[in-house]
Amino acid sequence: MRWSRYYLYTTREVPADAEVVSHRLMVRAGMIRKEAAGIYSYLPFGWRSLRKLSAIVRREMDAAGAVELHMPVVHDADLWRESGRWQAYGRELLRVKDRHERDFCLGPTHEEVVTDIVRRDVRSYRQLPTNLYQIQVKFRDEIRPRFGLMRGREFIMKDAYSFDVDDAGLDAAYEAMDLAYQRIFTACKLEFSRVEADTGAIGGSSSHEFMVLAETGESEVVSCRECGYGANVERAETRPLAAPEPEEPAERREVHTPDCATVAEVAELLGVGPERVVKTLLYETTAGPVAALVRGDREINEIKLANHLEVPEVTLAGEALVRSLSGADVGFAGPVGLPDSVRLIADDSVRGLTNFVCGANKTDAHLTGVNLERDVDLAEFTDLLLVTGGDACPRCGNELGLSRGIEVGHIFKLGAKYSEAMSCNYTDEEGRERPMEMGCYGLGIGRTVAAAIEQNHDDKGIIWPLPLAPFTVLVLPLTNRDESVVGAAEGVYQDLVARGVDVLLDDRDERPGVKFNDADLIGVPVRVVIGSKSLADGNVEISLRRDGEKELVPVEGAVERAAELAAG
RNA sequence: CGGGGCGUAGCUCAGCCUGGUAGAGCGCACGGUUCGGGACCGUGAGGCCGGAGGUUCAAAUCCUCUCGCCCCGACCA
Repeated sequence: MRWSRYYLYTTREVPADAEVVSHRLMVRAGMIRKEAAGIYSYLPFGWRSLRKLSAIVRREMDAAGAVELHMPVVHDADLWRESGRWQAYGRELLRVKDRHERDFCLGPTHEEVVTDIVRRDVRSYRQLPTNLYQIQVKFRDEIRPRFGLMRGREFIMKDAYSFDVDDAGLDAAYEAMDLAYQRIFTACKLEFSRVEADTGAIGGSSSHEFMVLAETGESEVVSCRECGYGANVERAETRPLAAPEPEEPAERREVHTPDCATVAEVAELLGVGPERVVKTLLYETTAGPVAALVRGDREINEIKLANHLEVPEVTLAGEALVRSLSGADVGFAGPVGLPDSVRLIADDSVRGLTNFVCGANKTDAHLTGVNLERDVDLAEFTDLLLVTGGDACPRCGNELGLSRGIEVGHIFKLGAKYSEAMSCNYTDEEGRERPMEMGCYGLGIGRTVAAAIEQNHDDKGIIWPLPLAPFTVLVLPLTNRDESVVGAAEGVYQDLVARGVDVLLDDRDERPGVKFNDADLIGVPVRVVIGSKSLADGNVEISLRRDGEKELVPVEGAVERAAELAAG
């Protein structure tokens, strides 16, 4: 491709709304253009990268036995009513009406459509298993789109859906996808982590996320160096915490703790460690008010709490509700003497604590010497702990590390949730009708490209990993005025084209400084610089964007060398 | 949806407080000089000051409403 004939316009100005590097660089490098909040055009240079990724994804999906199809963006509301998600999905589902006032929505995901397809075609166990995938635009009317392609409203995603006769089949399908994902991200040369994930609203039994590790990631994950355990903090577990020394039960008494609304303040005033304080958090849930107890030095994992309660979400109670439930200002709630209407659930970290401190349900007062068994009628213990770095690995006990990641892939076992709701059944060997066991496997295409940039850049621009680079070689003649330079560049360019290398020739009539800076910005991995001086000695300069180290190569050998570097 | 901020040239922004001829840098066009890390000089084009209403002799500027965008909190590939 000749730059002068291509459509690639870089910019020096950084867009005002770009917060993270990948967004900034994608805009500056002429890869994307915002059309509306969370909605982007993929400009030619950016689109090439997405296509490179898509090709890798297709290759691995096909190899794993999945079959590509293409489903609509606009979905009939009836399908969504059938699965129950027309109601359940919330405002993220963009609903539209056609000219006949019929309800439709823009597909945020395709379980309904794919299930509808399969139930019409597949009748017998003989036709299973099957796994269908597509690479398609999806739309989720995100509350707050941000970070460019990382969290758009319209985005491109690969999603696969597996259909099996039973759990064992589903397990096999899941494992095949799991492996395919690992192969995909490895092939992209991305540093990623595969972690256990919460299944969330989609439901199902098992779920893993694939995280590209990056500072700007929106997810937190813990991982164990020793045994390879990794989990999203939403889901992560740990071993029982080391409990403070037990003491002989002391007398319970109320102490005056003015303005001590946080554990740290109370602990300091009373001269005890925060691990001897119990924190009581009041939540508002669709299942009624709940008080969640956790040791004072730790935090509640609200996802675990919601899962335990089997509700979609929990919300921390507001001031007014706290006052009406506990009879005190925020910060003084405690398990002793709460109204019966409040369901009391304690994290395991509270179990066995002796003589602890907690709120007295009275403003400016706490209780000391509290002992659960004696003072509280409490039966419900469970794991509500928000695991963090430094906690013990639940498998091997070693210390867990904490890092941030960009969720680029998420695989789920759905089970029969959709197949039952939508009668996606097959007939088994005995002639019985059964719902299919489903799995779904998502991979964010645009997000993965953004993540690749997030992970591979410097202060001058993008440093493409070879497999995702829009072009692998940039031929850069330093001037258009020196016939020999132009001729040599043309020669190298055409030979590389003939070899099938993705090569970009910067034939623009620009000053060298402009070309160099653009070259750094767009990050093409291999650079062939052709200038009058070195060419006078019969040489060209070849360098890698990654390290910038220049290597003088005779013109005749340039194509060979560049092609070799471009091949990895 | 709550809290905060911003809409002025293609882009990044000043001007608004204190009303009176709409500005800068970059980019773009033309001429010239330059040419191995975002050159320089000269000339020029380019604006419904987000939209609607109001106050005023006069509104980018003050007031009201509206639309859009961005940032901080609850979602997810």
